[in-house]
This record gives sequence, C-alpha cells and structure tokens, in this order.
Amino acid sequence: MKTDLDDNQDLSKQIAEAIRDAIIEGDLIVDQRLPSEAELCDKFSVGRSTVREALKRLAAQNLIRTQRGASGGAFVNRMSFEEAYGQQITTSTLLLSMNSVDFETACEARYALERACAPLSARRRTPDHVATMRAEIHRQSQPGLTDEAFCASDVAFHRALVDGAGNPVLSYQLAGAVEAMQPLMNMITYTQRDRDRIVALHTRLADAIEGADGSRADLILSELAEYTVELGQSRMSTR
Amino acid sequence: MKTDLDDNQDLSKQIAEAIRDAIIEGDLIVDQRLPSEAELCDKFSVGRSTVREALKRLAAQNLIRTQRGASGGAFVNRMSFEEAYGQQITTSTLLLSMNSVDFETACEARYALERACAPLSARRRTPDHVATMRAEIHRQSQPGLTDEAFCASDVAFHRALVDGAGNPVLSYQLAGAVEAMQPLMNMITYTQRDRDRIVALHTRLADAIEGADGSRADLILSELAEYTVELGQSRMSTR
DNA sequence: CACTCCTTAATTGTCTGACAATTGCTTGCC
DNA sequence: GGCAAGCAATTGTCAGACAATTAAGGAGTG
Repeated sequence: MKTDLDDNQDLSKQIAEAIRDAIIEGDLIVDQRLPSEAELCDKFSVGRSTVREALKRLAAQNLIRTQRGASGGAFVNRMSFEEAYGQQITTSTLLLSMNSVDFETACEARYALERACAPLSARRRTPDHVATMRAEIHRQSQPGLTDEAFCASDVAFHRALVDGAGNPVLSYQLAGAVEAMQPLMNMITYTQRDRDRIVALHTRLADAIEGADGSRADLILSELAEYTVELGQSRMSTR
Repeated sequence: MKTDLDDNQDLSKQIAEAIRDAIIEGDLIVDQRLPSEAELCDKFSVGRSTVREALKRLAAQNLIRTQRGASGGAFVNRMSFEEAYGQQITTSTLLLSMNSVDFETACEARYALERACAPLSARRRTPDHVATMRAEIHRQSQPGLTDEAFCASDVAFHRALVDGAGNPVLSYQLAGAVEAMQPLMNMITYTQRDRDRIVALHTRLADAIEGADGSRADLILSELAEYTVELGQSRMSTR
C-alpha cells in the first residue's frame, strides 16, 4: 500500500484512496482486518483524526465495517448485492434529479434495459416470479389506490420481471434504472383509464413471460414504453 | 432536517444520513452552502470531529465538496455523469470480484445490456462514434499489442457503441457493466486467431452501425457474446 | 480615483490529549 | 470447572489548539 502522501493535498482523501486501491487490487481481502487506527497513524505519519476521516470515507462506500472493543477494528466488507443496489439507486436518483434528465430520455433508457431482460426472463423465470407479477397486477387493479402506491407496485412488477432473468448482475444494473425513475413517475397522475390500459399491458406481459414467449414480451414492452412516454408528455405539458 | 439523534448509535453516520436525505428531498439544492462545521455542531449538539466525519462520508459519495477560507464551507455537489461513472465502476468491479460472479453470468449481463443499445445506436450514432469504433478496430489489429491493451481497446470500442445511442442515462448504466468486466476479461489470453475473429466481428458491427442496421448489429452482438463466453470457458478450464 | 499591500476574520484541515463505551481475555476465587 | 472482576485493546466522542487558505476591507500611494 502506498504510504507516501502528497502534502498540501487532502490527506484523508489520499489515505482513503490508498486503502481503496489496496482493496480493489486484492492486497486486502474480504473480512481481513485493517491495521488499527493507531498503526495507520504511524504508517502514514498523520494524526488520528485524519486516519479516522479516511476510514469514514471508506465506510460510506461500504468498503469497510468497524467494530469496537478488543479484537475489533476495521474489516474489509464483502460488497453485497443488497448494498450495491442501495448505492446505485441513490446515485441514479440524484443524477436524474440534479441534471434535469427529461422524462423521455430516462424512460427510453429504462425500457431499453428492461427489454434486454425480457427474453432471458421468459426462458428462466420461476413460478415465484410469475406469481409476484400476478399479485402486483391484482394490486394495481384495486380501486382507490393512490398514485404513489400504484407506482410502487409498478416498480415491484418490473422488478419481478427483471429478477426472472436469474442474473444477479442484470438485476443489480437494472435496480438503479427502474427505481431511480420512481420520483419522475410519481409526478404523473394516473386516470382510471390510464391504469386500466397499463394493467392490461401488464397482464399480457405476464402471460408472455409465463408462456416463455420472449419476443412477444419484448413487443409488449415496447408498447408499454411508447404509452408511458406518451403519458408523461401529455401530463408534463398540461402543467 | 432531522437534528435529534439516537444516542448509542454511530452519530456521524446518522448526521450524514440526515444531510443526505435533505439533499435527496431537495431541501438542500445544488451549490447551496451547508452550515459551517461550528453551526452543525450546535445544531446536532455534537463535537466537531463527529460533524467532520459525517461530512467526509458525504464527500466520499460525491454529495458535497468543501472549500477552505472565508466564504468557504461545504456545498451541495451537482452529481455529474462523470463522477457517477466512476462510482458505478468501482462498485461494480468490487461486486463482481468479491462475489465470485462467474464469467458467463457477467458476460450475459453485459451483452444483454449492450444489445439494448444497438438499435438506438444504429439510428443515432454520429460520424464521430463510427470514427472512434474504426480507430479502435485499427488499434486492435496492430501486431504486438499486449492482452491488456487489447482489452482496453475493446472497452473503448464498446463504449463508443453505447455512447452512440445518445442517451446519457444508458451510457451511465452501461459504463459499469462494461468496465467492471475488464478485470475478468484481462484474465483471458488472446491468440492471434482469437483477435482476428474479434476484429472481424467488430468490423461487421461497425458496418452495421454505420449502415443504421440495428437488427443486424443486434445479431452480430449475439454472435460476439457467444464467442466471448466460449473463449472464456475454454481459457478458464485450461488453467 | 485606481491600484497595491496589509491586516483581519471566517472557515476548513490537522494534531494532540483526554475520556467513554465496548469487547475479548485473563486472573483469582469459590 | 464455573463465575465474576478486572485488564487491555480498540473504536467513538469531545475539547482545544494551531496551521492553511481565502475573501473582504482598509491604509497608503501614485
């Protein structure tokens, strides 16, 4: 690990990067204990606060976890899919909201990615996935559902579709795209007619997935994408 | 912003989360200055080191930047696509390496996502994108190229393909998938025959993109995916 | 007035020392 | 052996000090 630091730069940042690189390079392996704060102070010749700030930076990225007490310390964290989801969603959400990405662009990205999953999902989905999709469709048909709850169910439905592909890497990549769109989707108000139309499309989609008909699922998804963009545009313009 | 903290928990973590939520909720907008460290100490009734550790956590996620001096302080950062790329790549790389995701799964995810871009790229790519792809193909044909340089060029080629779709959200999502695979790809040794084959596929791909033939590009990508998986399997098994 | 230089105040970056809280280990007692 | 007390190591928090950086204002000078 690099221990020589450039003065007149942010020391804690440099230390964090040195340790992060060591983790990425594999010099520090999962569950391995890092040197104690005191040892790191010596190693980098800095004060304890500086070391601590560096460690907090790494903790914020889920790269390490810390434990108090004897035989405690900082340990390299196994990056779990769960944590990675969370990070990705936060980042994607902020990216979309802060850069005023328009609805159309985000929608296009989302459905393009989702369509990539459809054929795989049609081939590999388990009965569980289909059941989840059916359950969400049922929820979406309930009268008196708030727009937000409708959106949340929509996310859950599509999540099941994506998970059906049985590829955790795909699921991870798509979690960000789908969930990050939720704030944008929440700005839309759905009339009963809109919901009926969406539920109908979802039903056909679930049928296609259950029937292992990937190309039909793809087709329906493109319909859904088109309809959603249309909906977004009309709703945005009436404001 | 929430200022009441649960004692006997990690204070700096709670503070960081409170501020992060305020940013996500839009209570703190881009380029807005946060209260100074001293003010935050008062607001949360904690010591300065605790506040500083919280701020470093946020800085590690690129949520804020800090400036020294009078009229300095911590400011809400605009999450740029550039920074988001970097974060995503780090996360994806670690996720893949730490969870021993097998080559096949990662490859499938990567090419599934890339195929989602192909039709869009065929429609929208600029001459610049095509030129980049051609340039990378040329580089890949050079004799004496190391395997690593070959892989890097491969990434650049596919990056141009994805960027050609002209959708920054898509580019962002895919940056992680493509670049995170590089360490896995780097484990492969490419014979001259392998390279020739890949260069041929790349050339046909560039032709299809240039000729705005999305479905042909899609087809070639599936060929490339199949060949890559095959290559990976044979190379892994001979170890 | 315009320009330069100096001082001042505000703010973050770093260091030191102290104490609290937690936790595993050892030691002594029954 | 089993149990409780204490000990040592480690992170979490705090307070105070000083350094480094930067913007703003003021003094002096042409």
